[in-house]
This record gives sequence, C-alpha cells and structure tokens, in this order.
Amino acid sequence: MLFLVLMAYISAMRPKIDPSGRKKSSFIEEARRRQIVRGAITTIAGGGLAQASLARIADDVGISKSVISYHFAGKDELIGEVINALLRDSNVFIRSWVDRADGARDRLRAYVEASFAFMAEHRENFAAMVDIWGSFGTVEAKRAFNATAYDPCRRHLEGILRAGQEEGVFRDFVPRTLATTIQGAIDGVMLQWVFDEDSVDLPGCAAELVTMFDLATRRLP
Amino acid sequence: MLFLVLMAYISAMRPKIDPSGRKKSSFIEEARRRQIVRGAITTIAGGGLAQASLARIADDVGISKSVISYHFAGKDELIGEVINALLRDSNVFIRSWVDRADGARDRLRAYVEASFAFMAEHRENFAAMVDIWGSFGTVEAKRAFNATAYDPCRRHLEGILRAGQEEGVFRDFVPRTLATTIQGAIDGVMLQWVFDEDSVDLPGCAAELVTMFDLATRRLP
Amino acid sequence: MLFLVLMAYISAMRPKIDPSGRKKSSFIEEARRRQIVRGAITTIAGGGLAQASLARIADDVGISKSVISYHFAGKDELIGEVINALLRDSNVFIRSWVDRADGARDRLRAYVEASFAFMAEHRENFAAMVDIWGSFGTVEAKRAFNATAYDPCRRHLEGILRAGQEEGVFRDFVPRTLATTIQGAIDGVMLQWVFDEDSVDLPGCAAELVTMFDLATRRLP
Amino acid sequence: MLFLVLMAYISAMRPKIDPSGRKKSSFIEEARRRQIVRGAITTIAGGGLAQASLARIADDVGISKSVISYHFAGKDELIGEVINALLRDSNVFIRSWVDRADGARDRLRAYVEASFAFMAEHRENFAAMVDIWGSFGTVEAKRAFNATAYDPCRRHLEGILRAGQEEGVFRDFVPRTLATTIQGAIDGVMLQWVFDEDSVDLPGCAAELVTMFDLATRRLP
DNA sequence: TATGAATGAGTCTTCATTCAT
DNA sequence: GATGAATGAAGACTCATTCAT
Repeated sequence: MLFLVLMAYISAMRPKIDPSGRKKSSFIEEARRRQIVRGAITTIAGGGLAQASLARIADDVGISKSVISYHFAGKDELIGEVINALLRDSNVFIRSWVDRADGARDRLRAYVEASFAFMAEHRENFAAMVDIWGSFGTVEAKRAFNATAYDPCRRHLEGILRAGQEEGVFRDFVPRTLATTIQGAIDGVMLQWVFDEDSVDLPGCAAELVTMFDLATRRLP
Repeated sequence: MLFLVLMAYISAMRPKIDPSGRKKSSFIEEARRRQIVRGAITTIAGGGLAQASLARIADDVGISKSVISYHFAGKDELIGEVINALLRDSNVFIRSWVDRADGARDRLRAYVEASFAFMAEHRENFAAMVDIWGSFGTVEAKRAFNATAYDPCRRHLEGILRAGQEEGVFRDFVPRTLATTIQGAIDGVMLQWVFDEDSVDLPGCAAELVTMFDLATRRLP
Repeated sequence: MLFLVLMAYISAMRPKIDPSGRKKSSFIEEARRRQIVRGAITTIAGGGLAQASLARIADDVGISKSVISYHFAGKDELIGEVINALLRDSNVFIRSWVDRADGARDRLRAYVEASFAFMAEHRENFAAMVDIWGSFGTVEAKRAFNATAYDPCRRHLEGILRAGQEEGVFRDFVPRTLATTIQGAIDGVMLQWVFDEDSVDLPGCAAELVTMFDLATRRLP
Repeated sequence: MLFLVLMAYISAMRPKIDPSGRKKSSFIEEARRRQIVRGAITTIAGGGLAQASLARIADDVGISKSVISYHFAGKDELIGEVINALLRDSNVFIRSWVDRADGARDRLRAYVEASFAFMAEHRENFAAMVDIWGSFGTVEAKRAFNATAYDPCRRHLEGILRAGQEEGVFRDFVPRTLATTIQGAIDGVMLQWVFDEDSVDLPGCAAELVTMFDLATRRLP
C-alpha cells in the first residue's frame, strides 16, 4: 500500500463541496461516498483494520464490492477519507466548544472537556483511529499523519496557552511543550478507554485532567 | 487470526526458562527465538505490522522463511512473543528505577522519568507497539491487551499514589483515576513522538510532566 | 480440513436449482461451477486426490486458480460438490433403470445390470470416487460418507429384496445383510476394474453376478 | 511423489530377511523398521493418509522425525513397506487357513471365512488400505497395485474354483471371472464395514456370502 | 451508475528432505 | 544410530483491482 499517496491525499484535505465543481460531485455521488466512509469506520472499529477488507466493508454497508472501487480510486483513498472524516468531525466539535469560552483559563478547560465529551459520544471513531495508527508504516507516512492530526491540535492548544501567559494568568512554561503534554494526556486516556471501556472512568479522568491542568498552569504566587 | 488464542498465550506470560524443562529449550533454540523476535520488532517498527509478513521478517533477519515456522507455532505465537518482549523490557526497567527511589513523591517522579528514559533509548519498541495496537480487532482481544499491558502499570502507579496519600504528602483524589491519567499522559506524549520524533521535545515533556504531576498532586495548603 | 463441515454440506444435498433463489445463481455461475466440478473429477481420476491441487485442477480446466476460489468457498466445498455429483448421477441412472423393471426378480437383475452399465460408461467417475475414499480421515467423516453414499443404495436394494420375499419369489434371508452383500459385490468388482481395467472382464462379471444372485436368492424347493 | 518408484519397490517384494545380507540388516534395524511401519499403519488408519505426515507418524511412535528418514529412503519406501505388510499379513493368514481345508467346496468356504476372520481382527489394516488406495494416482501405479494386491488373490481363488470344476463339484463358469466376483464381494463388504462398522453385520455377511457362493457354484442337477 | 466475474500478487502454513553434530 | 536445525517447494486462501456488461 502506498501510504505516501494516501497521505498526500489527506494533506490535500479536499473540501467536501469544491467550489469549482472539479468533479461531477453529484448529490448521489457524495451521499454514496459518505455512506461508504461511515460504513468503513464501523467495520474498522468493529474488527480492526486488518479485517476490514473491501469485501467486508461492502458487505456491512450492504452494497456490492465494486461500488467502492467505483467511487474511490482505491483502498488508500477510502482510508484517507476515513481519516479525514475522523479528524474533521473531532476538530470541528472541539473548536466550536472552545470558541464559546472566555479567557485562557476557561478555554483550556473547554478544550479538555470538549475532547472528552466528543470521545464519549463517538467511541467508534476512536477505536477506528487506533486501529489505523498501525497502518502508517513508513517514516514519511507517520510524519504526514503527525502533521495532519497532531499539529493542528497542538497549535490550537499552544495558542490558548500562549494567550494565557500574555494575559498573565498562566505561569512560565514552554507553550509548545505543554501543549504536547496536554494533548498527550487526553489521547493517552482515550487509548486506555478504547482498549477497555469498563476499566476507565472517563468523566472522572476528564475532571482530574481539568483540575490537574488548572493546578499545573496556575501562576505561582 | 485467532487473537484470543494469542492473548491467552500472552496472558500466560510463559517464563523464558521453564523450570520443568517442558521442552528441550536448547540454547540455540532460545537464541534463535530471541533473534527472530528482535528482528520482528525492527521490521514492524520500520514498516508497520501489515507489511511485516513472515517473508519480510525472515528477509530482514537474514534467514529462511521456514526457520520462523520451525521455531514458532505460527505468526500468532511470534507476535505474542513480540508483545511479551515489549512489555517485559519496559516494565522491568521502570520497576527497577522506581524501587531505587524513596518516598511517594520521589517514586512518582521516578516512574515518569524512567518511562521517558526507556522510551528515549527504545524508540523502535514503541513504534512497534503502536503498530500492533491496531491488530486487536475483537473486543475480547482489546480487553485482554488492556489487562496485560495497562492494568499492571496502573496498579503500580496506583500503589505509589495511595502510599503518598497515606503518607500525607498527596492531596485528595481517586488514586485509580489519577493513575489512568498519568499513564495516559506518558503514553500520549510517546504516541506523538513515535509519529514524528522531531516534533516532540521529549526531555522537555518529561520535565513538564514531572513538574505538572508534582504541582497537581501536592497537598493543598 | 474440516470434513465434518464438508459432509454436512454433502448431506444437505443442495438442489442445483434452488427455488427460493437463495443466491443469484446466475446461469453463468452454475455453468462455471459445473465446469469446475467436472474438471476436478477428471483431474482426480487422472492423478489421485492428493495431486489434485487447486492449481492443477485450474490448469486442467484452463482457468485461473482464483476462479475456483471465486466460485467455491474452498476446496472442501468443491470436493463436496464432486462427491455430490458422483453419487447423484449414479443413483439417478440406476433408479430409472430399476423402475422400468417388473417384479422383484427382474428389479434385482436391473439393479445389478444398471450398476455395471453406468460403470462401464463412467470409469472416470469411479476412479475419482476411489481416490476420494481415502480422504475421509476421521471416523465421523467416514460415517457421514457411509450415510450419504451407502445407506441409500442399501435401502433401495433392501426394498427390492423384501418385496421379493413378500411376493414369495425369494428364499428366506435377512434383507439388509444380503443388500450389503450385493452392493459389496458390485463395488468390489468395480474396485478391481478401476485399478486395472484390462484385468477385469466387466460384462462377464456382471453376467456372473446376475446369475449368482438369481441362483442364490431363488426360493429353495 | 514418484509412485512408480514406490510400486517398483512393492513389486520387488523384498523378502524380510534377505539371504545375501544385502544390507547390514542388524536386528535393531529391522525392529525399528517394523515399529515404524506398524506406527504408520495406525496413524493412517486413524486420520487418513493425507494427515499422516512423517512428523505425525514419528510423534505417534514416539520417536524423532529424522529417525524415519534414517531408516527409510523416503516416504515412498515407508508407504511401500506399509502396503507390503498389509498384503503379506492378510495373504499368509488366508493361505494357511485354506490349506487346512479338504476339497474345493470346503476350500472356497475357508477362503471366504478366513478373509472375514482376518478382517474382523485387523480393522485398522483395512482402514489404512482404503486410505492408501487413493494415493495411486497414475495408471501405472494403479496397475502395479492391482498386480501386487489383487492378482495373487484371484489366482488363488481361481485355482480353487478350477479344481472344483475338475473334481466335478462346481458348475460351469469362467473361473477367472468368478474369482474376480468373489474377491469383489469380500472387498466390497469390507469397504462398507470400514466406513461404518456399526452399519454392517460382518458375521452375517460372511455367512450369507458362504451360503451364496455355495448355492451359486453348485453343479446344477 | 452499478456489478458479477476474473485474476495475479502475496499470505501463512505444512511437509519431506538434507545436513552437521 | 540418532536428532535438532534448516530449507525450498508447494499448498490453500485472501484481497485489491480491473473489465465487460
């Protein structure tokens, strides 16, 4: 599998409705694509990426195998769209939540809470995400995924943190490093929760992280 | 692939040197097994689990494909041993480091520092681990992995935290939840670092986490 | 190989044209299946079941190896269909011949003659059958084959013999035992003929058996 | 597998103790060979020839796999010896039983009774034999097996029948054809019995065959 | 737009055989 | 005599993809 191709595709972040009408992009076309992408996520979440052959996905969706081939250039493009969808949905949700908060302290709290709120409602998405991580075989693919998935999050967080420092409500730290740490904490808890949802008290962890980051970013007196 | 079988195998945690002499377990036999396991880790880390066919592993190790089949019952057993090795090495290292520390506060710091120290020296291991995560397709397999991989870590951390509360140096919190959170933070940072080592300041994050946990667990005045 | 599965399949005796339209069962689909089954019989008859790999069968038929995988769930299903075809053809022929005879004595003669007539025209079928016999490794598989292959024949014969006793034209004997014996005699001659067609005078044996059974079932004066 | 080689080997019918001392043929050598041959028969009878890999046979016997390779030129020679052993034992037994009878009528009865008596005591042998039949892929191999296995039996029977005709106790028939038929009847019953021993009344069939052949060979008045 | 059919590359696995000890 | 180790050939099977309809 040429994940370079795949990642190039992801990076392009093709907007859903391209203004130029690049393709036919008929309504039915887009509906089918979304249906297939959604089905792929479910299949991947349910049995792992390795078991998610086109045949199985098609079967789960209830369509013929070749329909997928017709609507997607190949499996790489499909998985690319899946990743796209997973990242997009999550990012959109978190951003909208954060935008509603005032002040760096509240925005940080909002970021964490939104992350966990979205998680709780879309376990399937994250199960699929974890399954897909292992597919980024090459160094380039991994790096590309990092640029697409992690960097936007880190930049978002970094902005909040830096603003807080400028506002004078946060102590001294390297914003970028703390952003990495915070995002890491969120993802790490998510990871355990994906592996066994019963073993993790998700709301408890969310609250604990909020408390912790509040305590840990507070300006030292 | 019957990962239940695999995970049962993992859970058994077959000690390397079985005292009963169940099999011959000749010296050369064990050496080969170790060589192959190590090679598999490298191959997986380098190209992803999906690309790590027995053929490629054998090729990387420089042996014939059937040598693997000779020394392992199948790919499942091999991957089982790989997981085993990954978990074992990490746990042994961290525990030995923690044991050398005095007091809950220092032990917590030691836990975090050891985790990052081991990481820094064994990036390949963690790349392989992330690749393997996606293989646990079924719910049972995921749960089994959780029990094998995460639970021991959480229990270890939980012990440290609870002791600290009893010593009176830690504030009030749910030890289990905080343990999940701390382990999550470590793993989440590791994850980003695996995806792009240049984008993460590993020592910086380690220091930040140590600081954060110190600030966040401190008994409030 | 799970011959239990296979035999379950055989026992089901799936009718060629399923009325419910369970699957599409398109014309071309059925044609291909029949082509492959026929080719498999030839290949098996020609070189033994052990040598009848999917590759060789495909080669003999003149198609790609994966075409077989496409039309059959696996080798087990293919061999199942082969057995099915072998038994079906033979049974249909014999029954139609017997049905045209009047009276128990003539029906018995018809049974023997039909068996040999069919044999003579379909040596390949019986060569394949003999080759397949050795594949029923487990006791269960053997028993299942017995139930599918031998029992119907014995019951058919048994019915003829019992009717003859009731008609008063046959002497006293255990119908079931004699049925086993008669069927055995037919198959045993067939066996030698399969191993070396030149060493067996098939029509002579047929005539001899007819005579023998006539003499041996005659009501003693 | 070169069954030509195998059959050539069988045909040679290597006497157990070769007078010329062709090989070392030490005592231990012969004992091992017999042990392995016996084990092979059991393994074949238990799971079919296809499952009877050298590894499994060795395992069942409780020796290392390479011991077989050491004592036999290859699997072909082993199977050759197995067939040899199967045929030899049976023939020796039947001949000795027949030799004890007086007169053609009694000798024929003895032949049938001996065949069934040996069968009843050595079901494993015949199960193995049936399994092996399918291995004779080529026409030459089948023919060779016919020459080795069937021809001696038919000649033996033929002799008895012809003598009976000369004595004037048997009616007119082609001895060779009737011999084929009688041997066929015995083997055919055996076959059903191998497939499901519970579905065949072996003593009943033996008695029925004795009666039948007596009635059917009797000189017509 | 949809799909049944076909296919070649690649996967794991089994196996008989060879060889050094 | 015996055997652990190694190996290449061959097996069944899966899969993404292509193509004609």
